[in-house]
Amino acid sequence: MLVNETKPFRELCRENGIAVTHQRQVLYETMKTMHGHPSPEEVYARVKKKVPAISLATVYKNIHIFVESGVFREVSLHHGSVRVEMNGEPHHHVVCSKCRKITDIGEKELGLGAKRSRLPGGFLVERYAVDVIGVCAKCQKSDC
Amino acid sequence: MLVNETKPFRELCRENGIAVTHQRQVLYETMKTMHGHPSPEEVYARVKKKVPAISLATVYKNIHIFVESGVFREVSLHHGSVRVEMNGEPHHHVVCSKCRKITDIGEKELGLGAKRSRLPGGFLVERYAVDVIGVCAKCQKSDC
DNA sequence: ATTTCTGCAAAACCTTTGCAAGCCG
DNA sequence: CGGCTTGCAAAGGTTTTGCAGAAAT
Repeated sequence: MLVNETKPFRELCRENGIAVTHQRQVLYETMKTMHGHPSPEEVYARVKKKVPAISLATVYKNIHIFVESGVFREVSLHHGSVRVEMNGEPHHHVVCSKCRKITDIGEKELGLGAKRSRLPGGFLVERYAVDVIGVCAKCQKSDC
Repeated sequence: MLVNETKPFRELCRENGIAVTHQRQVLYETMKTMHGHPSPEEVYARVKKKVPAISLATVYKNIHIFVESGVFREVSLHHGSVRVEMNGEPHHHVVCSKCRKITDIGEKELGLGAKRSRLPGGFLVERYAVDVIGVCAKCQKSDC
């Protein structure tokens, strides 16, 4: 195997203007093999098997870089703390991916299709929480 | 005013088997007047104006009780830590409201209606994050 | 009289940050 | 070299917990 198997990662780093470090690469390769919705701790545990000296801080820093670069994505945008819903009307949310502000939007405006009360596998549906993710008008103008 | 204005809250407590305490009541009334998606700290700051001696722990404990009772709802189910998405295919999520497990579901299975790339107000839509919230088959059988 | 609840303080998490040493380009 | 990155340790923010005293039923 003399072929440079790391080429895609090197390109990816070049495109995003970040250095190709050993930790970064192993982290990337490891994450690519994972499934589901791992937490930073879970990623850390996995990477540690290959790079025992890696630190959790490095994992966090690189996950951020990957998410910012669009290489990976957060399952849902988190807001630092729990948020309580004050709007009693049926509605969904519009969330800015830059400033993370949450704004309500009526059900009708979203025009969702048919809803099912049960999913294959027996999952009992209580409600649909739809987050429309994008950039709010304010953030389109400024750098937030 | 001799009318018992607190009756609805007393009933609500009776229905949920919780005691009617002064802190609980003021917390409830205060939250009812709030808008948007406040954090526990924001709720705490508001309630403190009426009950200066209240503790943040009490606010947390009661928000949990309210959410469990269905009096208030979380904007989105949080999972303790950030979760990274490993599924590259377009999909949404099914989230159990009891165990909070996240499962992927394909776009087609959800049958979403027409999508817009812009919302009134200039919000630029990047993607729709749909969480189907309910109880998974496992949790319907056990108490988790 | 019990049971539940509160406030406090400490602990438990999760995540970020500062910085010196090391690696990359 | 010069800048970015790492690892460590400390700090920061959020949430939970244990417990004694107080309040509710």
